[in-house]
Amino acid sequence: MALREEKKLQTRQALMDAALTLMHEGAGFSGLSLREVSRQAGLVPTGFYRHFPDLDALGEELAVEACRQLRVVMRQVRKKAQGGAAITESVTALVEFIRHNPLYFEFLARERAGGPPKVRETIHTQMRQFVAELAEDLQQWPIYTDFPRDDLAMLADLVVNTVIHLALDLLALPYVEDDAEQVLRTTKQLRLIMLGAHAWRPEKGA
Amino acid sequence: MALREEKKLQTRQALMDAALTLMHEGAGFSGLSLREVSRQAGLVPTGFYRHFPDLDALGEELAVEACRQLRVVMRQVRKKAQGGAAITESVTALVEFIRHNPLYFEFLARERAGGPPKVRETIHTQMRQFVAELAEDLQQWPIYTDFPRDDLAMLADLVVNTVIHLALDLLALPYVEDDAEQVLRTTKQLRLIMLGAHAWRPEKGA
DNA sequence: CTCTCTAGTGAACATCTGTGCGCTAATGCT
DNA sequence: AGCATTAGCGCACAGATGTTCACTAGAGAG
Repeated sequence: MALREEKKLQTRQALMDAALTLMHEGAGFSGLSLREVSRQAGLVPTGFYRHFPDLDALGEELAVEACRQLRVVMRQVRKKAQGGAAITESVTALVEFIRHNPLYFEFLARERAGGPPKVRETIHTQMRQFVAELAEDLQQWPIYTDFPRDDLAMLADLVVNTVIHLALDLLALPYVEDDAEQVLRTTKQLRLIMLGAHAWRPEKGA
Repeated sequence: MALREEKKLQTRQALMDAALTLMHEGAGFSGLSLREVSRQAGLVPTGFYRHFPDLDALGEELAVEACRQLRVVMRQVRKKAQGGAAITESVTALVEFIRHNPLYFEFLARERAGGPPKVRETIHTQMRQFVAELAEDLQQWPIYTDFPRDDLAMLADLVVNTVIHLALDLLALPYVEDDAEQVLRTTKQLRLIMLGAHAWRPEKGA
């Protein structure tokens, strides 16, 4: 019961890759068709049903996988940021990662707002969780220990959103163009945010 | 030659409204079909071609119209913000406007990242222009007169992005739910950004 | 009033879509 | 070795889609 299941997982992955590829060079997920995806994966249309009951099911699976990947990046970036300031290094690590696995990130960036409701919901809840994790992480820092939990969440949300904006810009570029401008902009923005956080007086915020 | 043209513009608008309505309660723009849109507009499929050569042409038109509306909001908000701090008032004005014309904003928010390339491009360039305008506006303020132009653009980009994030969240909510949390979050974020801008040392940013 | 123009109609087409049903062949279990 | 399971195939069908073509009716211009 190993060869069998492995083969199945393999074509399942082929279907997901096919969907990502087609999405990349065309309209978003809503523009896909079951037949098109199956064809691209080298599979007959009816074979699709052996793996997903629906195209939307494929979409959800893509969403959770994309979030899983993003979680990996965040962990990696956070580990880098543990040392101290190192905003620049964190950002470049993120850029590196995005550049090497662009398809899942493109899915995330595009379908977060544009996709089917179920996909949007999945991504949304995952994002909130990421924000919560980052907030908890920030609380460990000596500077933020006296921040109220709400304000930490607010700060984390701002950071995550800024970073996602960078990701979106990078993916919009024709892939080899000049990153430097966008990266520098985001780095500055994060630095400015940290300055703001430093000057923040919690009691005045509420 | 007045009644004629007016009627034409009227059904043209009907087509655009039909597209927005269908997008709202379904997949994004890519999920639309020419027949579906025409039907919703009370028009026979072939009649569509009297107004647009293509569905994508409709999409582009929607994009420019949505940007036009956004420009109206920005002007209004900026006028409110002219007086002084008043971040809260600016944000509530924006929320008010979004709540009253949700469809075009939903289009903007969803298709900015997920739409067809041409639509994305249109929105993207418009956004850059908005950011440039806001940057120029900020330069008039006494606090920012000594900011380098690049840093002003960076700051404006951060503000616009934060506000768009709010818009996206508001549109994702089931329309009557509690705004307050999101609005408060954004208000705080903008305030924090302003604190950061206050503490910003341009020469250190580069 | 007459002539022209055109927004909207209706039928027709080739093509694509999602999905159901029966089959085959190879894997996994006993 | 023999039987059960199932990933993938092929066919079929009804429905939807984009686009064409000839048409009608009503507005605008002379």
